[in-house]
Amino acid sequence: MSKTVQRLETKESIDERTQRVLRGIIEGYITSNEPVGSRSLSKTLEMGLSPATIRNIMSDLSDMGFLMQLHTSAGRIPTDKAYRFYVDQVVVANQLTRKLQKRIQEATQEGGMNQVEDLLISTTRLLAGLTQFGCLTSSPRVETSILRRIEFIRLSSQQILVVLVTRNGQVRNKIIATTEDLSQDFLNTVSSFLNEQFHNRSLHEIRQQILESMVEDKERYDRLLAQAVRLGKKAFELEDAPEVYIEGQHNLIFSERFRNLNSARGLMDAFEHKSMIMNLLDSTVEADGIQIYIGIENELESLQDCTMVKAQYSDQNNVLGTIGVIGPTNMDYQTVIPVVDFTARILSQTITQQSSSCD
Amino acid sequence: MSKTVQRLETKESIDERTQRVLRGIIEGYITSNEPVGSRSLSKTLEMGLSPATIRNIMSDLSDMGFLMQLHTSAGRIPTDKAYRFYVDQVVVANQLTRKLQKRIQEATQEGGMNQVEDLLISTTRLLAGLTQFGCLTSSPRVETSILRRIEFIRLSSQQILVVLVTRNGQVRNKIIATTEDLSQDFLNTVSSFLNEQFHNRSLHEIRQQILESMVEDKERYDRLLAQAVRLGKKAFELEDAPEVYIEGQHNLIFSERFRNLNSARGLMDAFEHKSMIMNLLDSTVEADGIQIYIGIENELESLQDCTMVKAQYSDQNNVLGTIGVIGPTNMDYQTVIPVVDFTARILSQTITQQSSSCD
DNA sequence: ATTAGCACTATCAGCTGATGAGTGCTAATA
DNA sequence: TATTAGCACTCATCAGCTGATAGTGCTAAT
Repeated sequence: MSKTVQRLETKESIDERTQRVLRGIIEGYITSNEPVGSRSLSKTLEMGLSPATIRNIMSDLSDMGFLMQLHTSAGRIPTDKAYRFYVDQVVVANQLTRKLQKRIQEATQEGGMNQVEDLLISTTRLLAGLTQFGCLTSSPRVETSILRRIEFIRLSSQQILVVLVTRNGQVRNKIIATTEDLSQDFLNTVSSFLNEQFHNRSLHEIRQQILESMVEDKERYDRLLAQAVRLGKKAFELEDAPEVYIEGQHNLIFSERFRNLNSARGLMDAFEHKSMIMNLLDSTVEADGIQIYIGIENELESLQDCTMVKAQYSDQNNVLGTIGVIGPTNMDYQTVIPVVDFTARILSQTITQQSSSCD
Repeated sequence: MSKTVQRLETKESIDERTQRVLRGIIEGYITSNEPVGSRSLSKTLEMGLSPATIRNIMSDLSDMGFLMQLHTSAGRIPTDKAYRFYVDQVVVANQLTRKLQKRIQEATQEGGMNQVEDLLISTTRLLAGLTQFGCLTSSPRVETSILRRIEFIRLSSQQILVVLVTRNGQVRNKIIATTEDLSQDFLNTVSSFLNEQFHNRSLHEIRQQILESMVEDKERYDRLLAQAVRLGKKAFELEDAPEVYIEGQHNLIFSERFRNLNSARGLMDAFEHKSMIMNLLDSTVEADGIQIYIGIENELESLQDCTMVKAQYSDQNNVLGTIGVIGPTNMDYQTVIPVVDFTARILSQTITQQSSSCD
């Protein structure tokens, strides 16, 4: 658990030819998933370099920490540092094929998606399918969502259903218990009071304000107001349920690219604890754009054989959540990165449309 | 896909001593997960039989189809037929330890469970934890649930939120689109009309009746009624979302008892298709009590190396759904069966309490 | 600076024989 | 007649050996 490692740096300047060799090794390993040796590389590179020369360069790269061998007399494989170099220097804004773009767009615009949750689930599944990796998505934090509507429905003399709709279309239900028997008429009055009072405020704000109201001199309130505040308090005491959608776990487990099942097991265990995953997704360092954590750059130990590629999605005002994939460090960055990026953009776009379609 | 196999029969009458040997082999294999040979069995059985005698008996049992060998010169392992015999003849209503009983009861009675879904999820998780197998639960079919309350909430000029509460405490939300702008007052009238009309009827019935109303002479309706029927139709057109909760998948994958990863892979694939699982759970042959499908008794091919133990849960009137575990055929039936049984009972009990607590 | 050549090394597949657990059969036994 | 001891046999597994292969590092020649 070294919190110091945040991002591998590449200070050394490497000359052009060496870079091309390194790149060749990385891409070779990405496509074949086999250690690459000097002879085969000499052929594929087509730079007119003999295997011996390649070996010398490889030796240098090993010294610099870009390559390693699983054992002597095996080919070399890239280190995390090499992938970092690759991602930073080589993979620049590759364009997605039109075909893929269309596929993503269509999948997110399928009918019946008016509930944000459905949209998130299907997007997560889509990304898992496209990349063949595990895919995680964190749902918008209810905390920071904007209230669009709150309603109380009397179920019985002791039970009231609270329905809470946020601006971006999330609907939360909660059944709360009451000691007093409250009529539906009364509840309607309370609802409309709260709606008027708190329309377009974030749930966080609202909760704060309610708490403040309660410490104020209670005598100033009439019975209605007091009840309203009391009900409101209960209603907004939402469990901070960290919703995370996970799809494609089996991709991780049965992936050929994971040499050791142990790390897969660790991942599965991690997936059981959704709050852990939540932290993973939402601990965001840089503001926007795509974020990539390669191998040991991941804080979570069981992730240190993996690469996580994630991007935030948002509506017109705020960042709402994160969507990301987890795969082997030798994933095909050239396509995975733009796929995640594009998916997040489309997701943002769709949600923005939805939340602006209200009055 | 032989739909003929429903349940393995044991017509032959086996004499007492042979039964004891068979039982010894089954239990030996269950505890050790190793083929059991004549010599070790001779010791553990303590019946004063020599290995040679045991071998003769084993040979007979093999002929009868109760035992098989993975290869010559390995011990014998029970066939599905043997487990069927074991479950039918030997495992009779074993009592759960008080300790386990308490643990199950406590887990289902944890606070904050007023929503049925939470209860189901936590029960599923509990059972997966207790048995260390995969656990599946189907949620009550909305189809057959009894309507407790329906409410419309105006979100915008084109969007209305439908909130639907069933008698057993399930809450469903659905956002429907409208062409006309309907006021909240109007929606309230519609709600109360529908509530009055359809209180305590099953959603299925209601839908039927609404459809009938629509084909009747429309002239007889005033505008309100027509709107009400139209909204009602949309509201009750719930996607037949088969909710299934799955927990403990990783138990299956990493289980030592699964010799071949392939079957685990098949299972994972099956789990991806929730509707498949739904059928699996709800295709019920016998009325009540616990049901056990051993190996090839399972229709689903990828399940044919597994045993599924499932039981239905219900409220005071109707069967609501099924809860079950999937594990290796050589699971410890003596404890798994009563655990599933007891859990289903407790689940029924808890839900019954909840749904009877309304007016 | 590059490369050809050579010695070295680790892995892998295939073969070997030894070991051990377990069986089936038969003849002796109670 | 049912049981058992004894024996030959089978098969899976394992350690040890083999040669082939694919890779490296180093050095000397170009």
